[in-house]
Amino acid sequence: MTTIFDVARRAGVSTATVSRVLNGTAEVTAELAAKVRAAAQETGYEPNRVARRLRTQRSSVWSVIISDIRNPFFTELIPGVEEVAFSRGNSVILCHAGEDLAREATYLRLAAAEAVAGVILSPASPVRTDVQPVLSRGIPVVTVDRRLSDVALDHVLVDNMHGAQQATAHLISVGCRRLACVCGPLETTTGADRYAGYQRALLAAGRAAEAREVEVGDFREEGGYLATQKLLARREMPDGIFVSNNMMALGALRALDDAGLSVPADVAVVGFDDPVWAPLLKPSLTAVAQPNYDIGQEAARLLLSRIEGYTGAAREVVLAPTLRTRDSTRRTALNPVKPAEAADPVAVPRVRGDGSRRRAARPS
Amino acid sequence: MTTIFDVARRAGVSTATVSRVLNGTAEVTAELAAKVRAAAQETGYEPNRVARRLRTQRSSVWSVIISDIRNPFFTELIPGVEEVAFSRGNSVILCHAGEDLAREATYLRLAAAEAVAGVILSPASPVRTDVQPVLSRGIPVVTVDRRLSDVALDHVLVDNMHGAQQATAHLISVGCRRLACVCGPLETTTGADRYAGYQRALLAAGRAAEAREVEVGDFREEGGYLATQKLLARREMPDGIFVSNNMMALGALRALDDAGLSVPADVAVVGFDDPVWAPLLKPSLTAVAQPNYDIGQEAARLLLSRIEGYTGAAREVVLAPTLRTRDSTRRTALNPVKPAEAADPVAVPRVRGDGSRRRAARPS
DNA sequence: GTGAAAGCGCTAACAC
DNA sequence: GTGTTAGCGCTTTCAC
Repeated sequence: MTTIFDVARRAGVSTATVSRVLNGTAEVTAELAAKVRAAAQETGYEPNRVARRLRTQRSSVWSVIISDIRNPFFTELIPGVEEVAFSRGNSVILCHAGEDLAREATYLRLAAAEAVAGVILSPASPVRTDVQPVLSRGIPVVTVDRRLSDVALDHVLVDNMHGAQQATAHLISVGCRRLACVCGPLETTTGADRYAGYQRALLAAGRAAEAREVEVGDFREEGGYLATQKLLARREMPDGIFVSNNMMALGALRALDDAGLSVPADVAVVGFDDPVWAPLLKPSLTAVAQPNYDIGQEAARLLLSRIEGYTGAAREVVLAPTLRTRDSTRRTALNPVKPAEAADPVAVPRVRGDGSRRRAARPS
Repeated sequence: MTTIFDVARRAGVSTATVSRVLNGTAEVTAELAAKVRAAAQETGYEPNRVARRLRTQRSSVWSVIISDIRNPFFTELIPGVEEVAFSRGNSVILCHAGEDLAREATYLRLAAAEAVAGVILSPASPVRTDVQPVLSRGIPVVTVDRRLSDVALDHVLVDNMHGAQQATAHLISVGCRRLACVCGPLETTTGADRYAGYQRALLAAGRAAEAREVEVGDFREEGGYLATQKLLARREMPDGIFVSNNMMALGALRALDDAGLSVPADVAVVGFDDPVWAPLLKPSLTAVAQPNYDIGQEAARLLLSRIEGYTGAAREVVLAPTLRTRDSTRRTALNPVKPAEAADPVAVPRVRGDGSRRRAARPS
């Protein structure tokens, strides 16, 4: 393995000069510079980053710690992060915590011990996730999707409440008379916010009773299935269901299918998150789409500004979700929409996200 | 930031003793050891891995470089790798090359420069991917899914040819009279092997003409969509399509839907790879399932043996794929199966993989 | 503009 | 069993 010393000797200069040439940190005579470059080329010299980092205490590696690598929501925001990181010569490494606090802690410690430049994190828990090991080394952290409750950090998320509200209003507008909700764990900010949006839409419509029609799932297929079965067993069966994420929506459709109910004729369904396969289900699934790529990009921008020295108060970037109406809420002549409520103002764009957003500084 | 020196001073010992206690590299009097541990605890000491690695030239981080993070095939093998890595106290970091040779090269150089313990790689190209920077530093590399042609490395893959052959034979057995194939890039070994399996099944059935009915896609949804459109525009439209991976299968279904064709009545479809959503599509998708978790596990075992010093010839582990027949190839009375071809001998297990495999030493 | 030399935090000889 | 010390490969003062 060739070191900076080998290159220096070959070029007949000091190691300091080699470093200066290769990093462009100071002016060096053209002649010497050429010699150094030639020597580096000939020896196939590749600087040892470990040594460099030990010396400079800096690195160009970003760490992204995600909670579930099998969830398309997370994997689709990665390219957004990468675009921003690569444009500034950084690399991105992914760590998979698998919704496991111990593993998440391991990766946070790793990020600290490895002195990465910054961390983008989707925390496994709003309270039990401990980012201190990272912050105490001066490494900035940006959270995505889920918020941390004890520490004020830059954060990017979608307006979950508004998205859920839109989805619920859509169910009302297509004429559903008895709504219900399959929501996610209420300890998670996403689960709670989406449920709040559901309630809000119903209260606005003066339908407080339905606002309490809810079953809690676990954000997975099986949880959605069971929750939906419970809803169907109730005294008054719902004719419209808002499901709080994509995997649970799959479970809901399966439960309805098993019960011999037709979607949307008997029960209309809206999901949250819009994975590639949503349009391919039969019926295709109406869903609230999140601009995943943009979420990754915004998180990366916030992180970059911190790495470059910004020290202001914690910022929150909220991106707008988009309702995509499809067949699972398209009422037919069999089950007609009431005239007064027929107008559905929501567009059905196929673009990735509309980019509209607002920024708000929050006290740290 | 507290260093080993702070801990040593607080415990009233030398840094060497602190290191010995914390790493268990030598016997230390119980009394001193207790003092050291207390001091480490109180100061919240966390060893600096960068310094340690510079000194020892060793690390406990494994790097997994995957070509497409949005492809479930790759994301599902990760947990298999993690299980083996974690059981030995290692961490796993993921690098997303995005099918881009330049980015892949960056991550390979990063792995080398960071002196990771080992690399698991799904190469973007069998010839243009250059693993020398890594190998020359003595870091072992195991390839998964795709093979490298110029260098003999430990390798794990599924029997792609056999899987494709099974899938094609199945299409023949349900009575398809005009087959076609949406295959992946033929420069990739998976693309080529699966196409070869498709051809082989047709040649065995004496149907050489159809063996040439092929459109090349890019292993992504859009590529599958476009390739399928081209197949449909041909003089003789196919009534059965073998699609070489899961993302392209989604595109194929979308193209068929757009063309107003019914699956399987007009066209039967078989995919390769069996993601969670395959059974939930309407119609549910017949597919060749790979034992993804096992692939990751086997790759990790091979890597581990190399890290622990094994220096024998390159090994290849081949795992058996499983055909799972579902509705996308289930012919109805409308489009009946010919009596002579009705028997479909293929089992439909729901297990992850049957674990059958063969190992072969290849010359290095 | 260039070189000598110190030192980032750690481990591993080597003395004692 | 424990401390002293010499580096791992690099960057960066500080002299010249």
